[in-house]
Amino acid sequence: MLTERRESLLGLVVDEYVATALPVSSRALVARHRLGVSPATVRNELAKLEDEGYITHPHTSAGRVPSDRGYRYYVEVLMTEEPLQRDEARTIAHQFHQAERSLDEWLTLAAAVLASAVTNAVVVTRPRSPLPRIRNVQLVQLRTDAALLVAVMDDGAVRERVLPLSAPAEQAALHARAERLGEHVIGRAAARIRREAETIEDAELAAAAIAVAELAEEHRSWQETFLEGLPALLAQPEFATGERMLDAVRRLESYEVGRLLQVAEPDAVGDTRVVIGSENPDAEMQDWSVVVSRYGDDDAIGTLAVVGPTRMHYERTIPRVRFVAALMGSLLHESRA
Amino acid sequence: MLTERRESLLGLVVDEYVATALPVSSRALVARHRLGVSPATVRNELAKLEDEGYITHPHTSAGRVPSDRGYRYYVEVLMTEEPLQRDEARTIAHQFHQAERSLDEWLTLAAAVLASAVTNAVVVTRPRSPLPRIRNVQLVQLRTDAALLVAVMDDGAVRERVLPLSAPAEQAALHARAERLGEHVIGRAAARIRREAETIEDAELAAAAIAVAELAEEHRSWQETFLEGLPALLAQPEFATGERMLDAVRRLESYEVGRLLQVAEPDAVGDTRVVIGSENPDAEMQDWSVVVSRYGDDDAIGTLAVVGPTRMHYERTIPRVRFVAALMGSLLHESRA
DNA sequence: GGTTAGCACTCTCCACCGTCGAGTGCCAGC
DNA sequence: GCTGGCACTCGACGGTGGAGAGTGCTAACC
Repeated sequence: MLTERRESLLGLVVDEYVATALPVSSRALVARHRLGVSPATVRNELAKLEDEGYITHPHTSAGRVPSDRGYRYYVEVLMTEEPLQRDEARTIAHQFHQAERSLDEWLTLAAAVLASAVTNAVVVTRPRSPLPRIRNVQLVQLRTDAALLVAVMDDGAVRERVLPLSAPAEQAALHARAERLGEHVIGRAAARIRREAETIEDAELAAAAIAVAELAEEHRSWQETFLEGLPALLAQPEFATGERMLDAVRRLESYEVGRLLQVAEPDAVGDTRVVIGSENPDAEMQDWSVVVSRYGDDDAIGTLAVVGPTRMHYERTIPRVRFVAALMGSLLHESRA
Repeated sequence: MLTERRESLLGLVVDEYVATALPVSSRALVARHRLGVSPATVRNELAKLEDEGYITHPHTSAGRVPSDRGYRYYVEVLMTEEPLQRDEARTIAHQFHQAERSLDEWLTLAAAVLASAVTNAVVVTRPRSPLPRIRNVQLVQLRTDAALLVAVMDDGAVRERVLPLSAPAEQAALHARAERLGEHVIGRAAARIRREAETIEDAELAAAAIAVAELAEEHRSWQETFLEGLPALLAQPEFATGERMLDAVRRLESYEVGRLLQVAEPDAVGDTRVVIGSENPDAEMQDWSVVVSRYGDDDAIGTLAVVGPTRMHYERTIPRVRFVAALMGSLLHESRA
């Protein structure tokens, strides 16, 4: 248990370090915050905080730096979230409406907007259902020997594939065929469709059903995440040297926020979690913090995350992630309503 | 006009500098290539080459570095392209087949494969027609009060949009409506559809036609380019300091190869062009080279480009860009054939 | 007991300096 | 035209030393 004074000092150390990226000295704390005590006293307190693991020391004659534990305490107990100003919220909402209708554009836009609001990188995944069911299928005439199979999933995804035709067919015939296909696939998920396809006698229809199943499974294989705000992140002092920066780029290229959510308890949509440094199960992410949120509804859930150094402005970041996630959720809902 | 010996020396300087990123000294040239003359002689020749602008000098006591003009001469006259080894070609072709059917996945995969083959960044744009015409439209039932409008363009793009319905409609009725809509839009480009829409009496049909026109125009607004190979690029010695690296990231985030193609004469598909340093009209790209190619066919043309420092392995890069562009073209054709 | 001034100690940062080595450019001689 | 020799220039490197920033400790004070 921390004394009140130590708590408040820890808070000041975090605030100061987050703002400046420089180790915080006892003198600086006294000078900037009229604490009513001398630097020596502050030093004693900081030493205790260090004993208890909340802060560290890069080297003897350096100031204090928060440890992961210190940040955790800060996030859990000390911090008061900094709400969005009315015009900040308005600006973000406004930028969202710049998007055209494409889902991917929305996603990258959302990521970019959030990234610039928190000056860190943002990773976002497409909203999807764990086991999407087919909502509708249609066949569109393409040429005489091929049609386009279009499948609409219940998570809103629309996927298509060219389907060869054994014999030329008019659009009307294709429509009828899609109708029959629908009887076998609508309302079902991929696995069930595959099973059912085996019972279909018409070989061409069975092939189409298999194709639908494949479309339903497609999202797994294909890259689902968008990354934005790389320059904002890399401009931070922790990546000042070429070596560290290159490292950061490599790491982010392959980072999957999805894993984070699996490691922890599945959260309710709207909940926002913070993973600080060594709390991250990924060994390569020990210097990073991630603020994750889910967005969407029952049909489709996506992930939105800010990624940056542990020295992160949690007070600002957390409410902004929450805000954007909520905004995305409602826009997503609206677009499908 | 360069003497034969100067030419060959220029070639050696380029090769050496490209390989090592270190200014090339007269002694190194003699030591490594049994030139039959002494370093002093080479120095005289290099001085002449410098007078004529083919190479430069970072400072008095440094070796020689090719200038943009030197690279240009090298690319135009000196270099012999390094053809792909059989197994290299096979590996690349094989990697291509890893892709699922999604076009975007193909594109990023192609970019990544090429990037790793030439250890530089690669930018690729979606194939598209300058003025796509509608090949087919279809309406898919979504809910009772909304249908999904699916439009297939002649460049292979499939775009969809949710269309509100004034009154509930069965799939059969939607099919009939799509048929009528098709009479107004198939084979036409956006502008013509807009004009024609004004003459349609049925307001709901007219609205649908407008929506089709908007879909046809959609590609302009939404980001069309994919970037891969960033880490490979940034690992190059020219970006060793954090400052330069950050600069490079910022620059690439916003770089549009498309502009390059507009500046120069429009090339035939399959042609590969090289833009070296100051030849680039973009003032911020004076230290970069770009090897661009187009791929596709009459229906849809895309751009594929390697981007890197002027110190680029042109001998390897150019044939590899050409190869991948050709491969993409044929796969694209195949997928729509 | 908590607080404080004072001071020794540690460590980083930076500027300075001299040396070394790598290259060139030029000249005189072959 | 080629070459060896040599003076000259410049960057890279390593060591040194001082300045500055901080801490930790101790002894005194309230």
